[in-house]
Amino acid sequence: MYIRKLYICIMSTTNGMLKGSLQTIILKLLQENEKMYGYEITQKVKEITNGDIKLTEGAMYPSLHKMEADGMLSTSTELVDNRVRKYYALTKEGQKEVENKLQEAQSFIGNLQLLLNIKPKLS
Amino acid sequence: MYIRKLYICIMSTTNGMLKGSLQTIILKLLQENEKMYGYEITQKVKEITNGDIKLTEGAMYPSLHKMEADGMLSTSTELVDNRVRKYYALTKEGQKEVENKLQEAQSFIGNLQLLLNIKPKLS
DNA sequence: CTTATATACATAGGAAAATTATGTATGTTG
DNA sequence: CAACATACATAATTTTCCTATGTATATAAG
Repeated sequence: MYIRKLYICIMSTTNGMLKGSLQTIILKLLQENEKMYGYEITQKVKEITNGDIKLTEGAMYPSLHKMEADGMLSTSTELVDNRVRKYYALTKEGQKEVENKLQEAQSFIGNLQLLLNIKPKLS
Repeated sequence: MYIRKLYICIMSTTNGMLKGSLQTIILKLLQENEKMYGYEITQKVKEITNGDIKLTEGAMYPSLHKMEADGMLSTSTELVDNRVRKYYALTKEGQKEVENKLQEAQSFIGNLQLLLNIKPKLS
């Protein structure tokens, strides 16, 4: 008996939580880039954060699917180098949602900075 | 049959997610205040954030219990006005944890600001 | 030719964190 | 005595994410 192929999967597992901001991050990238596909998003996030944040596929793809189901994203597929790419783009509803999410995120960050004393309280 | 007391509970439910930073917030307050009790913490958070963030008890108490079980907090009870107060204070392990959590939070906020373009990228 | 790595998608199972919704009880104010 | 603030607690559920898989092609290294 032969073992023709032995797949060994070693995950880097350096992940440190997205804290509820995954949707906001994806939506913001799509606001700036018109259309993106999943793998591209993971690379962009890695690039911008200097490798600090690695989107796991298990987190990102379900999130994309959900936002599509919720009417915030639309999709189109292309075949590149014999590989399928699924592009995501903001719908009109999605464009409104980005603004809401961004405001919410800013408010949250501001409050967090106050609470953690990272930024000095004015008072 | 009498109904002696009818309790109607109306929650404000204006809550907008703590996004995984509840522990950090509590630990930071305890770093600054030596010892605090649950209700006091909710009031302090409300005060600092101008009412933006309201800690729900259902989130806070289990969080306090967990951190105590994990050895980060110690407790002592006092009786004030016939009401029990349960004070929480940082253990030595807790004091170390605050620093870790604060650094983690700063890194997270920084990355989020980069990704959401709230703070301009230097590059 | 075979292995490793990068590209590219997807889903199932489970853990963690927070919300919602309760429950108990006392003190104060109108 | 009703309403509100003070003060604790927990059960049930939902959301969100991570871990661990699975499939498949292209390319570079050995």
